[in-house]
Amino acid sequence: MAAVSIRDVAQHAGVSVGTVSNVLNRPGEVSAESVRRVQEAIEVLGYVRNDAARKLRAGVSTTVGFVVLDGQNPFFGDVVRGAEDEGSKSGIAILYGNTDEDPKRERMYLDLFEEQQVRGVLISPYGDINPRLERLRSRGIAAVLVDRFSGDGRFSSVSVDSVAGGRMAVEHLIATGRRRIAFVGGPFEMRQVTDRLAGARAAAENAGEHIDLEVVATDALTVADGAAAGARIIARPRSQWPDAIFAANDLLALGLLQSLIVDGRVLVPDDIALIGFDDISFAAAAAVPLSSMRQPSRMIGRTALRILLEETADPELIPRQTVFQPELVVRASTTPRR
Amino acid sequence: MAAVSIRDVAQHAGVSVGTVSNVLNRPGEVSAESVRRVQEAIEVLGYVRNDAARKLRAGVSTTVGFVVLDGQNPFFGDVVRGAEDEGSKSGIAILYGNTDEDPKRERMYLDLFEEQQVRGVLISPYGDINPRLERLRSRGIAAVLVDRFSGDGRFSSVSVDSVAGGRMAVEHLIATGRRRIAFVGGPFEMRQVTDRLAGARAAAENAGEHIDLEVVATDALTVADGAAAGARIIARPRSQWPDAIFAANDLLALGLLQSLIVDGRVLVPDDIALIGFDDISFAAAAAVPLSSMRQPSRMIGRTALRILLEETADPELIPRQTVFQPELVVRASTTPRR
DNA sequence: AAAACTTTATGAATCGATTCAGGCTCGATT
DNA sequence: AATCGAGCCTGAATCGATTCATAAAGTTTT
Repeated sequence: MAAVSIRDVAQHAGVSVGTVSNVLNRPGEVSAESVRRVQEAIEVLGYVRNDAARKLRAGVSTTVGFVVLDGQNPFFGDVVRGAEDEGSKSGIAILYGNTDEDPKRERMYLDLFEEQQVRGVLISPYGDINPRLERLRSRGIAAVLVDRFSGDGRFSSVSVDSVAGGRMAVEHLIATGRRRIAFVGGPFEMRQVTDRLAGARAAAENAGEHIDLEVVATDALTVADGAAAGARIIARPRSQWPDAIFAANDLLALGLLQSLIVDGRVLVPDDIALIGFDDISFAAAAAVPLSSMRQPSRMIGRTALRILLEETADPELIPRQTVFQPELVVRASTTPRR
Repeated sequence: MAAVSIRDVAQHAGVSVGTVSNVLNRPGEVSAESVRRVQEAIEVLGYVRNDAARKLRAGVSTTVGFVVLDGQNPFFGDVVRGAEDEGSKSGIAILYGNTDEDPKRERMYLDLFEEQQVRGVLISPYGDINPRLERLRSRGIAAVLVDRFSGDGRFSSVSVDSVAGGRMAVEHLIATGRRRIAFVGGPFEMRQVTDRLAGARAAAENAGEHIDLEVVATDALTVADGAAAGARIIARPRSQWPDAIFAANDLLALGLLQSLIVDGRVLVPDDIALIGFDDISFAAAAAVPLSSMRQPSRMIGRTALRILLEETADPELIPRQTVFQPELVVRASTTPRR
């Protein structure tokens, strides 16, 4: 109803629309007097810039799309928070999409973001979406991969060295005397999962003695899947239990923990040690405080958004891979009280 | 570069731009032949609708803003997820803003959403933002309050009966034999906090015998604040400990739990029973599985978005308050093993 | 005092989709 | 045969901010 446009502001201030636009976008080029009168008019009329018109004409967007793999995972909550912080510095808002590891949803959100002509896209991809991202790029929409190394270097990425993390986790288990280790994780379409497993394998092979490394596959990285995997493991005869479990993320680990210690069937870490990945804030508060590989989640989000903005400012920039090192956080779940 | 517009599609299909627009928006009014040719042209040229132009001319937006109080809290993650699910049915995307209980950020996001001319706003408000929301409404942007009852009925809301929840929680504590109860929560600007406390008070007063109900204030509803409050409590002489704690949400409760049981100083629930609010998915996996008041978080999000869309479709609708009942979930933190 | 710049302001053209008054065809009705 | 209406289609006008060629006013240089 109100519908105050730049024209109304111009009239009220007694200047042209061009001048109002200049006050809004390059106040330096306008006389102090004009700036004052325009600002007063904006105040009086309650003018709010119409972003659609602005975007249409100027082709600049103030939103960035973020496609997240698993919104239930506090890890991604932290990453989004980091991106949001960085974005709010420059008036960038985040269009949020949660795929829950579903390629259809992934595509849907990328389509949506393309129509919206977002400034760029942050994405923790599930499948292989390079072709989709190439297409976005050809329309001037940059993309930065989050929590996923861009192997072919076609896009910038911000991630943690999952292979190193997997290695460090299993080295820690071996160093604390474990020899029969189970890797719990899946699906194996997820690069994060295969990388962490690869690191685990490397650690097992370089141990200098024989290490059993078995793989227990899950359908997804959720608490429920972790609990199911745990139930499967302890259903075996006790002699075939692993003496340590490396879970591909903390949600799995927390689910595993729950199903292992229920009824006191299994002592953690005495019977089975347990380590997760991500170090979400609930890991420390778990039934048995959970050892984990910490990712600098908030920093990942901040950095990803910063790189995205840099790239949209200068499309000539060469994609760069930012890799943080994960950090081993040792808690009770891998350190038997003696 | 590509920049395929509706004009290019029209040309390729040998029809006018009006017809292309009709195919896009009301295919029923166009001959089958035209529909076919236009769709083929769209396919061939890789046309993607320009949402900015559409929004400018038609005044309809495909985004909804969601201002969340605490993005770190998995409860809100679930609520957002519910809204997202409901939105994706009708091609609505969510612009996400996290205020972290900061009124400045709250205002910033509402400004941003106003510029964006979002279809509507879902908000779990911190302070009193009715004036801001009234203003948005006067510009045709509807708002629905989430996790907060709209006392004056000026806006629709979707929430859980926090007073009843507080009452049920404390009734449960009393029924299990507790008499010296501490309510831990804050800040008291948050309606959720004062409501839960009011419910707790009601339960204490109606107990039929004397119940001590003390209030331990916190700065925010976080794990860290919970841990700090716990430390303060057990720093007292043991005789002045409460025998039960009702925490205003699960994050506080998990923090409390951590600081209480560290070094085995306090037995939970034997020395102090503990109940939280929200029943986030990590409550069940806590060191001592946490009793809590469950909120139907995902349903809250779905419902809020549905109501918002209904209201934007028909602005004459009278605001309605949807209140779900919380559900007591009893776990080990309030049930002493005998 | 004229020429050459600077600084500042103007307002029409533009971005791309939607809308709508008007036009064309063709069969049905009178 | 004339009139009417249904069904489709057309294309100019429109939404509101930005941009840019042009101009006016003021300042410095020669």
